[in-house]
Amino acid sequence: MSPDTRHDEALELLQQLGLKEYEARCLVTLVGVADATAKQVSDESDVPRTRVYDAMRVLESRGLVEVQHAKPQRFRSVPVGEAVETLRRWYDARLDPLETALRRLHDTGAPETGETHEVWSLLSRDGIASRTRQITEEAEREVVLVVGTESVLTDELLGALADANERGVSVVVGALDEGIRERVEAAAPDAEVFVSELEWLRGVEGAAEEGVSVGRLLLVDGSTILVSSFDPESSTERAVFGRGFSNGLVLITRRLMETGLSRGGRAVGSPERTDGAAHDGEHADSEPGSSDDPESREE
Amino acid sequence: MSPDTRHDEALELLQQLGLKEYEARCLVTLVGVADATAKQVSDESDVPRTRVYDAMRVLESRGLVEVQHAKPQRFRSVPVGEAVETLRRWYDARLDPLETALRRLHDTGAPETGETHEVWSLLSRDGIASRTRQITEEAEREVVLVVGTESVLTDELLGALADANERGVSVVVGALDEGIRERVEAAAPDAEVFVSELEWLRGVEGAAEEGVSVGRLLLVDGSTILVSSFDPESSTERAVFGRGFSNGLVLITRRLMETGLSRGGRAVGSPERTDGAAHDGEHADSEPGSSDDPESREE
DNA sequence: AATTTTTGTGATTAATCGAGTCACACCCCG
DNA sequence: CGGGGTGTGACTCGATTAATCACAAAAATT
Repeated sequence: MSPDTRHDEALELLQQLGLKEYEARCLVTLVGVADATAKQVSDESDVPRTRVYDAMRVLESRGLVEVQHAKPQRFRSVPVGEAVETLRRWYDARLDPLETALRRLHDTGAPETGETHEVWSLLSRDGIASRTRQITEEAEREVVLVVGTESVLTDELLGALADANERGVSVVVGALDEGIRERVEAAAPDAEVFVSELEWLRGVEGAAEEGVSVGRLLLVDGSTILVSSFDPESSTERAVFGRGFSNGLVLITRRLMETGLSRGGRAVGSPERTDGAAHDGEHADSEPGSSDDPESREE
Repeated sequence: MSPDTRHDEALELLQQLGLKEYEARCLVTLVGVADATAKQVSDESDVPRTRVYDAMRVLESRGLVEVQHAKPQRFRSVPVGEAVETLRRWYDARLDPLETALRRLHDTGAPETGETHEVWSLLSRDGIASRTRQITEEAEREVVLVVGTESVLTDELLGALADANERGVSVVVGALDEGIRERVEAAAPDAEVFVSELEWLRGVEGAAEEGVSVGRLLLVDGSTILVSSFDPESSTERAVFGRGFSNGLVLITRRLMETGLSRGGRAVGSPERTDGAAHDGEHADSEPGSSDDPESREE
């Protein structure tokens, strides 16, 4: 990575972290020089000299630069470690009280029964990863995961699989290539990993969108499902997930996976109940029947 | 704290963390209701209904809310803990690479010799606390701290004092009341704590500003000084600090502290050198002479 | 069936904020 | 006496946000 790229990367990151463009440019420049006047900073950073002063004031009040009040003012940045630490504290000082405030606002009403016909959609990479982890942690009997795009297989996800594995939950993973198999087996030794018989994954979605592929597909205890599509173009992952044995999305996904994954006499995702409660009729365990379930549509 | 206050606090924090006003309002509303349509959110949050959709899209892409794509769309927030965790990850994912990028940009030129005539100024609470810690950690012989405002005596600072104490550095603390004495002695048993003889602290600054008082005053090894003023009105702390035995600010501060703190035959902050190098003349150890050192002025 | 809400999209306006430029009054140096 | 560097403040322009409105389709009411 060229120093130029690093320069731009730092600029971008600082702006994402809430600094304005001028502030970011000034800070990056200062980090590289130990000590400078407004003009020097301006020349180096392309920030109009007259605006350097404003930016520096903000940076000073953020604890990121120090100012020498002399006839020609001089500016210098705080040591890098300290600057990053200051930023980190700044966020923590807001995240912690935020969590407290939100928890008190939270209406702890119905504790989310596991049986609904809803299908929810999520967009962000992080959000989907987070849900994946949560769902995996709730697994009591079985976790079936199909990895359609290698980039979904993060260390965090591998850890969640290993955890489930150690809890005695059976873990079945479908993968598109051997590399994935190796990583999964390294993390969760007792997992079963399938590599073949997954051709149906490619081109599953409406042929309209080109290049979009299955990102991940997670079925837990035959009753909770999460399916994501991955667009390599925009690096965007979009997921839908649903709970409940009779959830439409769960039904058709179970069908799909039974066709695609049940090898060696092993039926995957069979809907045996582990909890005693009989939520509703048994219309979920045999033929779904309806081929155009309104809740199974995405987008 | 009333629920109304918590509501506003959460709003404010979310916006500081980068959300737009509408996004923050929508999220806060969702946290309180488990499930809602655009109209319900709009009524509750004062966000124009037609804009709720936009806000929700952003929140979804941030991993903070989930959307049920049904005839009347329904929105719900991710569990609070997950939401905060998602935000935290978001920041960490930027802070870590930022630190790397900045370190590579950093020009490790002159390693900052201890002898300069510069006086630097800092503004933020965090920045000053950070510098205080750093300076204290560098102490080899003696740390003299005067606490003018109780709020500067954080646990972090007490910890730094205790560390120095255990390293064999002599710690002298001047305080305005007994409460401070007790806290310091609890943390650093070997520290000497003065409570009286500090009346000169009040009204030290130009009489122009009312209510502004001395925040902290730190002298390390007789050669590094940090002085801060604290404005209770705005809760703002502003500090200047300088290094070097012959630094103007160091000189006059040493004079001040000798007058104010040397009790029991103990001369505080005497400029004995601990390093062998003879940087410049010995004009620092007796009478400062010049009463109007240009580098000793703040603001 | 007729009427009224609700829903989702889009265009449009108004206000605010950030980026960028200019004019000025220094001050210091040769 | 210039000329370049310094610091402040006013100002323009453009993008982003907050806020309103018009509209068509779809429930829900009556």
